[in-house]
Amino acid sequence: MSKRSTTPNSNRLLAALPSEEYERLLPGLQQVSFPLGEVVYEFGGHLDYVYFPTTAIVSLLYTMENGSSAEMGLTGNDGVVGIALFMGGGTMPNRAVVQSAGEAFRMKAKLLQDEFARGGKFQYLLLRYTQALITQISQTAVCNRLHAVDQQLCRWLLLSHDRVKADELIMTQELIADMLGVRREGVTVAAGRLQDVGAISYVRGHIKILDRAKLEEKVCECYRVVKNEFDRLLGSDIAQA
Amino acid sequence: MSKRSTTPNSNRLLAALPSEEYERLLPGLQQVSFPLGEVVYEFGGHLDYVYFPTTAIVSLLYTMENGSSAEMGLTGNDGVVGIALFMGGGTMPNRAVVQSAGEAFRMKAKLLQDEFARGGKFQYLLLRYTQALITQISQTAVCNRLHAVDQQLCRWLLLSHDRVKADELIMTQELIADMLGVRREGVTVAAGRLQDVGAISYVRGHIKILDRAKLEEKVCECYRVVKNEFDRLLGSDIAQA
DNA sequence: ACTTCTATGTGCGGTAGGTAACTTATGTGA
DNA sequence: TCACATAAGTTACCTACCGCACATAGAAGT
Repeated sequence: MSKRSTTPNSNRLLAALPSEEYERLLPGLQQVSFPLGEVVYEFGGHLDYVYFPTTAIVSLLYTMENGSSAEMGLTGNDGVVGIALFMGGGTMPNRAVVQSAGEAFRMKAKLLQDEFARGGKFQYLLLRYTQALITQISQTAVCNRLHAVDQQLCRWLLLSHDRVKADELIMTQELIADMLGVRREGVTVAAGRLQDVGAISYVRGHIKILDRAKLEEKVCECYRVVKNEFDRLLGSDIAQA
Repeated sequence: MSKRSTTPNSNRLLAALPSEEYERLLPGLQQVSFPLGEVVYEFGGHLDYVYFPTTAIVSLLYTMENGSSAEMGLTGNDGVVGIALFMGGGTMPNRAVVQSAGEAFRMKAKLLQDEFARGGKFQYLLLRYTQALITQISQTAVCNRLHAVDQQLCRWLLLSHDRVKADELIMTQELIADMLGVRREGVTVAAGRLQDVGAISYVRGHIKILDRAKLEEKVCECYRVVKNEFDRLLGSDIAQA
């Protein structure tokens, strides 16, 4: 996992900033490498920085007292990790874990908060992203209640695929099970079915998306609701608003 | 359901405003009565007002294409309905339905946005509430995945009880089933068990909380996580921050 | 009182997913 | 190349919840 160099504008929030704000923030951004499994913050843990992923993907998940866990949302180069720093709470009652190794840019909490308080485009973008994240979490809630594991696996694969350039995900079934909040065996059979129809292939922690269309065909409506909301809130039009 | 008069400071967000801001907003607030079942906003629907409940409770829920539905969160006098208006998206991909009849104060979207843009205590409170709501939705997501209906019913009863003065909830099992995203029969048996141990009693849409301690004993950790986060973010200390 | 809703109770087969115990592959490093 | 760890596959059984059908019981109007 070599430290490939990325630029801050690989993150869509930073890229959408007017040049004046972008230039002002640039000196306050440092690139960091996130290895797989790194914990960005713990349950209730203090944060010194917010992180704008470029190639990394970070999962937000909750771990129960008995050790079982489930994901509520995930952030890639379309967002920011550490919303509690500008929402005012400082900490969140969940964990953020790197789900796909890669790069991110970090910004000191103080700088973030000062810039947020200016009320400019930066604040606008951060709040819109937060609303999109709320939709993602909400849809996870209803999907968890009403849909089958097969569909949720499709949703999860598509959400991850959207946030990774490549068609290959480095991810074991064990980890996916933790994200979806099901047993590893449940993932094995669901993934087996997807492999049988040629949608994906996988070996020992390497999942290849072979036929995205097949996944989109099988996935529940939840995926599209979230996708539409992200496009609406953070699509190409965010530049002019 | 007679229109009982309440004052804006029965809503905890409004009550926490410094007197200067409170006085400034007061002329822009009108009391409205919410009957049970009233739809505050529809999926993707435009909002002219935000609503600060005083005695009403509003559920946020999503309805699937096939008609099944599930709740992601609920708002009482501790919050505000219509966060999309200050988060920037304007609309949300869910519905808001009155779950318990009562009063609320509404504020024009424009006034809300202008006041929010000032960046004062009002903005501070709205963002903190939004973060608490995110926790509520997140915990609903993991609870839906990992816990049994019995526990979720306890959680739901406690969350509602916290937001209503009385020990009686006007609520049929059918409606509770829609909220929890389960069958009505599932609620019947779960509620029956709670009645057997003397925690609640109910007849035809009238649920009495007889022994709150029993509910708290049976409920999963999710309830307390949400409660702690609301207390932390919106507790008595919000006055001095 | 009688009908007619609406809310609740109950039983039964079906099924998705949980629990558990075990096997089979595919790395990886001594 | 052999040992060992990790990833994935398999099987058998169990339980919670669903879907459906139907029974009962308050409430509300005539």
